[in-house]
Amino acid sequence: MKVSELAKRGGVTAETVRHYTREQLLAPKRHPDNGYQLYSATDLERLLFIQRARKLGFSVAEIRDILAHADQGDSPCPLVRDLLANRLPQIRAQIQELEALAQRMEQALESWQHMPDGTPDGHSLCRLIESFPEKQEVK
Amino acid sequence: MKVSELAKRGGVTAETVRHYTREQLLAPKRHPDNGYQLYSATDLERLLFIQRARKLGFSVAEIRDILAHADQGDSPCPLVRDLLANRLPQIRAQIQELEALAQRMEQALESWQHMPDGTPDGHSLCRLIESFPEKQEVK
DNA sequence: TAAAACCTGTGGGTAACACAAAGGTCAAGG
DNA sequence: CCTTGACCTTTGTGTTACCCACAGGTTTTA
Repeated sequence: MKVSELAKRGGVTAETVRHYTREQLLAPKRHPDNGYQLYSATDLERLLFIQRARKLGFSVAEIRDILAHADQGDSPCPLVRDLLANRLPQIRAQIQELEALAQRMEQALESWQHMPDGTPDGHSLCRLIESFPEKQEVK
Repeated sequence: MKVSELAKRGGVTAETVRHYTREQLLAPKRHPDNGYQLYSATDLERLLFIQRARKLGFSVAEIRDILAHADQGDSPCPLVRDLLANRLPQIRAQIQELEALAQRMEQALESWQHMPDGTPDGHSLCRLIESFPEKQEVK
């Protein structure tokens, strides 16, 4: 099958398929006459596998490694466990950062309700932002 | 003052200062002889302002607009309120996505504890990933 | 047979910097 | 005075996972 058909079956755009192909996650054959990329049923399986792995938070580069292991007959499972176990705390940290950011934003919006808009002068650009405390108290 | 001194006072790297300068958030003068960028006390104030705004989630491009408004004597405050109010729900959504991801990751790691590593065969690349349910039940 | 639909490769854009390279400048010590 | 080290400049590349535009060849279809 050609790019668009694989894309449709996999539920992604043709661009995404081309991207994965460029990144060596898929290895289609070439039609000898017109140079079109020809994907097989195995490629569709790989594409679905990639989707699942992406949903689990694996990067494209990581998935390439996982697939390379599997292609060599090695079990990628230990690698998979490691990657996920390492990534999880990073995700947790990122969530914490975003939560802190959201709280700062909410607190700012709330306190700004009682503040007038100001015209910038020589010392103040926007009192809204400048009024915001530099550091939060640790409750 | 020169790049590194401003950077030190602002608590950022010289690269960051150069980046903000490239992006028009800072407008240093040039030393006529050697072409060095010369920053003023006002630039330091702007840099500190940028830091605060970044901590509130404003992008560099948004801060450029905010500063441009202020430089023209217009109050950027309404813009600032709008930007933040629009961004907040996006941040909340991003947090939700990450939480869902973290839960998928945790559930995967947990269920994988009871699964052996498999060797890839013609139909399975990594049963760990393939075993993971495509969609979660909505509880 | 001609247009519509699809394919190819190349190159640029996204966000916020980090980093390296090549070359000019400056202050201090021997 | 000269060297050395620290600092400055611009330019270009890399990061992530694609998206989009363009120019030109191919296939399908009406």
